[in-house]
Amino acid sequence: MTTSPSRVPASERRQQILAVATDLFARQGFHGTTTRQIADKVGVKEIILFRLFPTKHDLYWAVIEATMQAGQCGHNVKELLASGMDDATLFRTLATNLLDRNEYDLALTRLLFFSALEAHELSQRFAQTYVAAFYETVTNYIRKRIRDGAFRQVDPFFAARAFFGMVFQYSLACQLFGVKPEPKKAAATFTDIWLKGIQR
Amino acid sequence: MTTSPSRVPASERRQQILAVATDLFARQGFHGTTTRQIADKVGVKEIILFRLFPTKHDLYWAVIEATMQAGQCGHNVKELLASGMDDATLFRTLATNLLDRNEYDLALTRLLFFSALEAHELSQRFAQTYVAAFYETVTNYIRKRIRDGAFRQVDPFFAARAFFGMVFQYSLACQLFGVKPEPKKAAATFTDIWLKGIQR
DNA sequence: TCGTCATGTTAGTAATTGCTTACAATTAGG
DNA sequence: CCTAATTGTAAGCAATTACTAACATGACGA
Repeated sequence: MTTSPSRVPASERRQQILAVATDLFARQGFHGTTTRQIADKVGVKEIILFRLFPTKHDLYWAVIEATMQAGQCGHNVKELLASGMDDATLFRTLATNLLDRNEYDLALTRLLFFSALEAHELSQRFAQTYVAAFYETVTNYIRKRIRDGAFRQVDPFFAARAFFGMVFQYSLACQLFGVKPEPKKAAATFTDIWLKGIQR
Repeated sequence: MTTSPSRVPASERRQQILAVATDLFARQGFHGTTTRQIADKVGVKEIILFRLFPTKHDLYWAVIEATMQAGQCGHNVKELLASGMDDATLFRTLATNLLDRNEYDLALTRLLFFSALEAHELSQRFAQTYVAAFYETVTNYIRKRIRDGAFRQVDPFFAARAFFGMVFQYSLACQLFGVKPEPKKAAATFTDIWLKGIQR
């Protein structure tokens, strides 16, 4: 990707630039990444970058939107919840899915936190659409299980937050603060505690 | 603080600069903050800043170290754990303390995440001393309660992570992603679920 | 009173920033 | 084959960056 393979159609260059920019923005943040650095890594002059994305901010937003759409974490949640597994297997699987994240989801996490810290408006929009939808799905499942008599009378939304709070905070600790990852043990223990906490 | 009250002794200027720099670094990160911006807000020329802190990085490290020492979150944890309260009150109090954070702790959180994302070494060191010590204290308490027969046989370290994961992730959601804070309800629900999850 | 030193200002530095102008080479299509 | 649009390069813009040199001014002890 550092070499310059002469002429490339605009659409393909767009993809190349987006890929490189995603990587750099995720690792270094908006202010920590220069347009020259991106161009160099693509193997191209800056002007080409600016012809496809008029400003650095435009490129950043394009990166965030593309990453948001490509992120798969929480993609198959609805199917899992509808699959009829027992609760222990179900939530252990949900936790494991969150802990065994692919590269793209890791980049998404970093982008999201940078975005939130740097107070770009997109991060709030993201939280209030993608994440809210995710929690709503899980909340509905928990509500149903309460009606079934399987779970106790707890606030289903806070119960959902409780579960994914445990898991996601652990994931963050591994990614950002160098905690040794033990995804299997974490998923098992968290699910065990949480389930015994809300079952009758 | 924007006015310049003529002559001020170095020690006091240091404090002024640290205060302003903490605020700006916490809000904008290292790369997003300029030395001129800090100097302007103190009401002083940049050279004064550079006489007290030879480089921008030196200033940043001074800010992080000062904030780490000043941060009070988890300060009185040992006393709380030794106070002999019943577990419900105890953990609800711990959660409430984490959720009702003062300004300094909020700045600490932001600094810590910026630091982790920007891969400054200090964040790892922080996590592996300060946070690890915090978790060890709680872990020991849980281990004792297991020996007492009050708690089930669960990994005490992961149990501690589970509890503060729920709480801290909720705190993050409120701070960074615009979730409406309901600290009382959150503390009560999380404690309820977690305790029922690990009690016999 | 005078010298000294800490504290301040003015006015810079060289390098880097996001972004642009002017122009050359390559491709596509009638 | 010729024109026109597309894709590239070379060079550099003005503004900003972290950081500095040279010099003023105040306070304070001897």
